Amino acid sequence: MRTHTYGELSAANIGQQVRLAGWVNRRREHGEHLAFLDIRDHTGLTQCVVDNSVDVRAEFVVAVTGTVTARVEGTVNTDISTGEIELQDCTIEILSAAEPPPFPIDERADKVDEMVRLKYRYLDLRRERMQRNLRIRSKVNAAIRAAMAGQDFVEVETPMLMPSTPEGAREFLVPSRQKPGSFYALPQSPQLFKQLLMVGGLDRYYQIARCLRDEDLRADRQYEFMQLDMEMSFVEVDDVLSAAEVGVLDAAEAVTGVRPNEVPRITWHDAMERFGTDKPDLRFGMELIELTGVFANTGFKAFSSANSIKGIKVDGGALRYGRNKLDGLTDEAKSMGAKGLVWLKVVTSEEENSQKLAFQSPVAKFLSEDETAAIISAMQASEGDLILIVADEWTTTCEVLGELRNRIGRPPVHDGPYHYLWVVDFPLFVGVDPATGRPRPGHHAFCHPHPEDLDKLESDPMSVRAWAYDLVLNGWELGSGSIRIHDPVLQRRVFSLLGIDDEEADRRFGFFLEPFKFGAPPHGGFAYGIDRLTAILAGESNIREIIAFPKPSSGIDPMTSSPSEVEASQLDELGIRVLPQAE
RNA sequence: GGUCCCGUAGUGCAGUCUGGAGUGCACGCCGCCCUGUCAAGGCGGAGGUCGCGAGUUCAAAUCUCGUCGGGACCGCCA
Repeated sequence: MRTHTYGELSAANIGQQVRLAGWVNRRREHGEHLAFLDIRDHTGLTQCVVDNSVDVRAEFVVAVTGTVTARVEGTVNTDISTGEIELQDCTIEILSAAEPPPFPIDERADKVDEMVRLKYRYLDLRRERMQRNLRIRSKVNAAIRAAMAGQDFVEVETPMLMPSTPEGAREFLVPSRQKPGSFYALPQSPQLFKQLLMVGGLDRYYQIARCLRDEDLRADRQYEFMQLDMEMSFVEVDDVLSAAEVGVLDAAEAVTGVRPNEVPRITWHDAMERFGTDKPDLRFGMELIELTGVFANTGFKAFSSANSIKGIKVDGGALRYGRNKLDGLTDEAKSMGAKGLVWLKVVTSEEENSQKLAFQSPVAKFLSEDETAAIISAMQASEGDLILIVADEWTTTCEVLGELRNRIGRPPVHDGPYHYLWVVDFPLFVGVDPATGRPRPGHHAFCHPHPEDLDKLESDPMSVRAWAYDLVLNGWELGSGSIRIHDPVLQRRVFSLLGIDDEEADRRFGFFLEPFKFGAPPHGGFAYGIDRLTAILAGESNIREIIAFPKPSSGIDPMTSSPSEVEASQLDELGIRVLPQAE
């Protein structure tokens, strides 16, 4: 049907008779016997010179037979790769007529209401941006597959229909026809199956797996998303991180042409101390500075009662942050659980002939001269800086300042440079279940405690680290994983801490635990979100832009109108009755 | 469930604060003109439930209340 694509033609083809096929991009009329047609395919576009009687307009699908000709002097277009040539003596064959599209098929559609783009996604996909994004995605997938296969990982598909496990994310349920009243669940992840593959002796498993979670949608979350899911036997943490890194870095190199440096590692505790979050964005500084010692003997009540005091410094922020903005930050801090937010503007002292720095702040009068000097020294502050201090429980202090740091300093996620980061040694338990009074697992109940902390499991469970780790890119969590418990005795100890006795464990996790009685290898794994990785590599801040057919945050697809009602007979067959909607 | 922002021709916008007739602007569309453009150009034309509903007013795109839709974020996402 075609001898060439539109983007590949150049002066080297001059004189050749070619046949091309594609969409009419634009038509320029110049009188009765001359018109220019820019015709486009996914590779680019070429100008065709035709008689004005040719009856086509934008988005018609045509086949063109013509002769590649050098453009006459003065008409070369240096803006496009095919600008030196054009097709003369064209015969246009209409393959499909087209109505005018609802929005322009070019970069102007970037500004079109996203619902309109999604309703006509097949038109949106014709645009260079979307073509590029989907091809980047394909490269990412290919690079990851090659990286995994190259490390002797075995690609195995796991079921989409699996038992419901109420822990974790809300599941999509699928009613059973053969067993009315019973349901499958769509996988939140292949977690259970990949561990059973290890028991099954696969040694190294991977899958580009579709995962489904019925939680509210966000810029970085869809109901359906793709994970590179992997699991390895006879490994320790380093083995998993090294193996996982290869795919991520290969994908990055395939897209950007630059191989990222080795991924640095930071412990969860250090991440919280320095950045106030378990997914630090390393593209900017503004690290949390420890100030607790400065106020050991303070008379300022807000600080004397707190066991963790930290601050961040906004360079030159004193002028940019007026009372309104500071009140906004204070409200933000309070909404996150802080008792308050202390702000200090660094100014030159008002004392005559003094070069000393001082604070302009509602609380300045509560701070001693020594404390003022110590803060300025610790924060390395200079005139015009803004200092924000939170004094609270350690977790609150870190989290609040981490959020303020992001809010004030964080660039859009896709702005370079890329900073990959492993966060390791997550706590085994995070917080307490208010219903049971028991610790809650930080990752999941099958996560292996750090061996050095095993003796504290019962005596001080909240201080126990886990063999769990996250991969972070520019402040986005790309993925997480852990070494799993393969020893039933240790598993029972962890369950016991969670308040799960043998009977309950058997009831909730029986089909998953029984295999471990038959000889489970030590194993661990990891999974990372391919949508998020692709979005950042493609320079997009929303994963919808790198998904062919995404859903808006309502979950309602404007193109297909799903979800939709079904025939009563379908419900009958499944034994399902729909309740009337509550008013 | 919550906070903030948005909704005006097919598309993108101005107008909304400070109420006064939708001749509003650009692109697109239709017709005519035009032999070297490349977001071609010129002339003309069609195209509107100002998201929807109530209220205030002599008068509402504009003010008020409600509602629907969309976006970002919080909750949620082991």
